Amino acid sequence: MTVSYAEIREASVGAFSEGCGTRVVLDHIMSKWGVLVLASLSDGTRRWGELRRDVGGISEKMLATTLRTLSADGLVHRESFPAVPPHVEYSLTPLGRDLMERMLPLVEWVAEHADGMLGRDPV
Amino acid sequence: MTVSYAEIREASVGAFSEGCGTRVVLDHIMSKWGVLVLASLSDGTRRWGELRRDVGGISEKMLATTLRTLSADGLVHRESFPAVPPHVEYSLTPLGRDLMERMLPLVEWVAEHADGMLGRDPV
DNA sequence: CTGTATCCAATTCGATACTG
DNA sequence: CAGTATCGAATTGGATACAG
Repeated sequence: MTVSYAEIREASVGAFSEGCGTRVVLDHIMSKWGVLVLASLSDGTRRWGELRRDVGGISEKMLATTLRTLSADGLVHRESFPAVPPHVEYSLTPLGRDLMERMLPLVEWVAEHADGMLGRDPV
Repeated sequence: MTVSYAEIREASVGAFSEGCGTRVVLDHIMSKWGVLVLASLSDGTRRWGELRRDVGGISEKMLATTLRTLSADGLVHRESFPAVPPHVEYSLTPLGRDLMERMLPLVEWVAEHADGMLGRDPV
């Protein structure tokens, strides 16, 4: 393991305490829908309707909430083109791309191992 | 970016659909408490009470639930030593250590960037 | 097309009390 | 020490309707 959890905690003093910034951001990006929206955007710019289809099962409410949160965190960029009908594009910011570089390997690992790990007895 | 989301989806057909194994496991390990429990265990074996203190703010109920889930997924190993008073140790399985190798870089990145990202306006 | 507003159901979660 | 059981509060989440 390259970096230990203890070293991470030491490096950023005060992190991981209740309600700290690190925990808040972790909750945003590791949330049920946050991961999937970020993953979808990591493939490129998406419109609202495309995201809605691409992230199967998400409701309009949760898509709106998730996009607002990730936007406020500076991970997602929203660009609206004045036109009728409206045209809005979502994409990752540089910060968001930096994040996904760390997150995609994890998602890949889960996709590879998930089916073997469910429903079996504790080791 | 080493691997694209599209490539991951292609490699594991059927993943990321509603209720699929990948999504279920993602929910377990990316959950509010799952991440913190796994991170704590990545530093080494912990007893129940140690986890309770180390993961500040977790209730007994959520600690129990989280440990059972991660255990059933084969990520956490539970070993109880017959003694009075009881002595139980939790640790990562090889699978769990493999997972944390991918997750810790992400956690480290968040700890480093979190404080700069909160409460600011959308980009 | 791109959302917002509202209501209601389901789930999560925490506090407390209690057991082996 | 290491949990389980139970209850109620709080949050999340989905369906629907509607607005710009």
